[in-house]
Amino acid sequence: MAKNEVLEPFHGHKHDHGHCIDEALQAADAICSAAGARLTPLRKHVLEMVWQSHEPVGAYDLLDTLHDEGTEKRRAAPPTVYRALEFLLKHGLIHRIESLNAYVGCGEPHNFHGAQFLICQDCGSVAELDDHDIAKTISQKAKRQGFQVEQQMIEILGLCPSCQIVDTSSNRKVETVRHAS
Amino acid sequence: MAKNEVLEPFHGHKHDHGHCIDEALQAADAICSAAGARLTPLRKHVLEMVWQSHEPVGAYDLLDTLHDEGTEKRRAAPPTVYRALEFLLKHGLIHRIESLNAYVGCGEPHNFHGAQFLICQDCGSVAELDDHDIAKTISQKAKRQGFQVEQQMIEILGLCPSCQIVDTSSNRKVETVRHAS
DNA sequence: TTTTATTATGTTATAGTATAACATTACTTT
DNA sequence: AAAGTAATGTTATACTATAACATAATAAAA
Repeated sequence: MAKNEVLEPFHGHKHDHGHCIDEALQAADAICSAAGARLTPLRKHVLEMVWQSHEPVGAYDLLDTLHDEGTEKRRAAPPTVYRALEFLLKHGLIHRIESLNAYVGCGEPHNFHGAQFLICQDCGSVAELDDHDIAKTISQKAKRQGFQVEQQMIEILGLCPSCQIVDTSSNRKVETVRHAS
Repeated sequence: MAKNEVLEPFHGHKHDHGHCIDEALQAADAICSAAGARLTPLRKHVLEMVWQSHEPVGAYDLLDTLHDEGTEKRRAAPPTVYRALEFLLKHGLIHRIESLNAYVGCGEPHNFHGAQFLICQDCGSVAELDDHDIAKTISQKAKRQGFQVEQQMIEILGLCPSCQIVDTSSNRKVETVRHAS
């Protein structure tokens, strides 16, 4: 597979991932600029690293990558990357996948939104769904309980189209506990 | 407040929490018995500890509680409690709240279900919603993307009815990063 | 433009969450 | 009673995240 071409999540064909990255970085510039926030070289670099694929990436993986690049004199410490992630989260440029302790680029950074994530247990890819119906259904049901919604966290585990075809199990990147029934 | 009386989640009035516990333990007996699984004293004890309230509880809190009870000669080690939690999860007797790294008793252990959780950022209580419409909406939308759903993880942050009334913020047990917009 | 304030990053240490690996004990089945 | 299986004990360690304080870089005020 050529550089900058990875499987587009859940569509089973290649796409120019370089375009995803470029678009994300460009959007980030615009958003931060508009917000008067400083997208420093470090923060931009972390965003770029997160966007290397559509798979969520852990904070310590990012730290390792930083280190492997070797341009730094010393190994960066965890707060370096966690602070950058915090900034990117605050400005909606990335999402945190709670069930994986990992981070993924936001595909719709321009709109504030409660996203939903489709996580493939086999290949680890994550597709972001920005489905208003889901968000609305949940808000309505919650309100019916007298609950005032501030944030929704929706992570759906299963198999992406590509992996459904191949899967005869046992290649799983994401394991979960199952009910007996 | 009398023993065994806590706020029923999101209904703003007291309830006999002892009844919740009894019911949960009884259900657990029935379910494990039917499944041929051994609800050992340790596992039952951990389940009981989880059910002490409707707030999710961390594994190390359980460990501390075990220790405080002092009946043990030595301090139990993490695997003791994690293994019990794993068993209880597998049999659907508790849920793990991913966004809190914590565990809460399952209110509907008899049916396999994809539950939704309403988490109060102020008091920390969690209400379990077993809403079929939500689950169905999500499944449908996912299927439309060609995604085969195996498990749903839905955690809604906000304010429960009681805390909406009182809340002028800053009492938060559960903090989250917010968008700027 | 120098000073001052603010924000970002570096650095060290530690807290919090979870599991691997192997030993021992208890239970079940034969 | 013996053998096999399942559960728990035990030690060590991996993984994830933040606190606290020092330094550097940028922005704002004088």
